[in-house]
Amino acid sequence: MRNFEIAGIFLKISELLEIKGESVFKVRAYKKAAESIASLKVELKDLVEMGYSLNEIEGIGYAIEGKIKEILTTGTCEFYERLKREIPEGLLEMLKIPGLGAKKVKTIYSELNIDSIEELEKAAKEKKLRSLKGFGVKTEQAVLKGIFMLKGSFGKILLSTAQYLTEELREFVKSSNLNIKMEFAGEIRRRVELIEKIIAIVACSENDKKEVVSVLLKFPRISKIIKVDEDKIEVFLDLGVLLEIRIVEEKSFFTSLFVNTGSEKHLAQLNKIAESQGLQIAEDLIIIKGENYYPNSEEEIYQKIGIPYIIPELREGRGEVEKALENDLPEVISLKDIKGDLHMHTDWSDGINTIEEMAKKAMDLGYEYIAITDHSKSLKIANGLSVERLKEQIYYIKNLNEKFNNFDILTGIEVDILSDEVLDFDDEVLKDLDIVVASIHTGFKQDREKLTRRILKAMENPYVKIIGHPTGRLLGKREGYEIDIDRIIEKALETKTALEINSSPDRLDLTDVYAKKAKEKGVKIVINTDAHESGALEDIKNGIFVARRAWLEKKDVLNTRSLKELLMELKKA
DNA sequence: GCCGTTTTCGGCCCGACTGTTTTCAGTCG
Repeated sequence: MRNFEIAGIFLKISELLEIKGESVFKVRAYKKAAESIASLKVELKDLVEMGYSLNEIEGIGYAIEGKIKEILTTGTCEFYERLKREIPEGLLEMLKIPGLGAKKVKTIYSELNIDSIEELEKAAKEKKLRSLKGFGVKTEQAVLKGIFMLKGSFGKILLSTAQYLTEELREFVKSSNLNIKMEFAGEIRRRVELIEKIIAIVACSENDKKEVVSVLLKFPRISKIIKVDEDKIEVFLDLGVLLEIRIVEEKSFFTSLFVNTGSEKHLAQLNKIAESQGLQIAEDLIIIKGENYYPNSEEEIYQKIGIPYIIPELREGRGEVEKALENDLPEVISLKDIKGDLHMHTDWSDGINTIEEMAKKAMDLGYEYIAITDHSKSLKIANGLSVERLKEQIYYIKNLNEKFNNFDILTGIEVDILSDEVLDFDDEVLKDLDIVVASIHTGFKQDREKLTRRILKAMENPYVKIIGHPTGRLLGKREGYEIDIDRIIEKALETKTALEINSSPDRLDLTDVYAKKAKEKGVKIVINTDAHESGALEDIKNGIFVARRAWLEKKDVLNTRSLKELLMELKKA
């Protein structure tokens, strides 16, 4: 069992204990253990095998170490199983609804005997929740809204999780010595933010098909088989997503890859052009003027259709076909273009690693610079920096910089945009920093006008260079706050403030659609990770995916510049 | 349940906001 799965069990234990009404400290201890395990760089399995004591790990004591060992040998632990028997698991689903915490979920369960989202939705529609003590009309509406959001992401997983599964499937294929060619198509190849179905295209000889199917069905992640025949496997995986494997002959590989990658709209547009050229494109066969045609690459297919090759991330039917016809496709940004990261946290606030460790990791990634942007003073839970500590940090970083050649650490802050439109630090403090990222962390529920005004006001500040995670969404967990993105884009342009694409896997904020809009208006973008530990600096790839889907080119993104150019192009105070 | 001692038990990030109340519990970051 992998760390993230073990962490998942401890997180569930902490939630079950919370619903049960256990001590908040015990609840917190399990949650902390889960977080600690999730951020480990080494697999617990290996540590145990090598005989290391797990007590060394922060947040793991005698009791939890025992449970980890039990989980590693049996796949679960008795304590967890007992809790699950005691408390229906449906209650954990209900916890995901914003506004419902452990206490309210418990009330719903004990008063109305409701233990599933479906029953809860029914009760809310029948206006039964508002009569419960501590509930009212607004809570009832919030529940319905939350369920609506949950349903939108039901059966979908984060792109990063889906990619993890594809890696596992690749490893499985490799270890099974299957002689096949495999590539992933569909949403995952287009880098869609939430994945409903993982599609794999597998090519093998006609004779091997039977054997290939029987081996693939042994992939340990399969939790339910939906449909199997010689050409297609459809299964449900244990992390909550569909996997479809299409098995084709070698010669049909690229046709199948092509047909299964583009969105419906993209393919429909291409088909229309193809037909006019005398091409018929079917599931795994292309016919040109009555003759079968088997391409050796996708590029060849586009060539036959008569337009330039379109990369998977653009195949959404958002105007890319028209641009291709005009030979005016964007030359989208790629990972190697990034020269630095301008939003990250350290152990000075709520990050795990030291400034030096973050810098070292950044150098390993080949960066030329980073900005340290810990939280500002009001964010107490994140150990936000006081003015004094910030000054101390600035002094510390300036000294540290003298040790480096060809690498710079910029001083900075992620300053809170407080509920009353005021920034958490005065200009007197901000003026001494290289990078000021302004973000909203509180008062999400204010109305659209108020939230928009908070961001607009922040952009008017001469020292604010970047707006961090502009919509505040958490994929599958929380809708973004209500903002008028058009006015924000307009103001960003006017004040020369950059908008962030936050690469954290569950944020991806700005979204591809908004980032494209911003680019079209000429607003500059920065792609940051918001890393809270050094390993998370690698999340930058997620932001690059978003940027590519948003048609961003190198020139649209400021942290592709050298430090000198970056400082020149960033808004000047 | 973890941690760190003042070594065996007491403390454990904290404050704002919201929707309920009619003075505050619950949720959230």
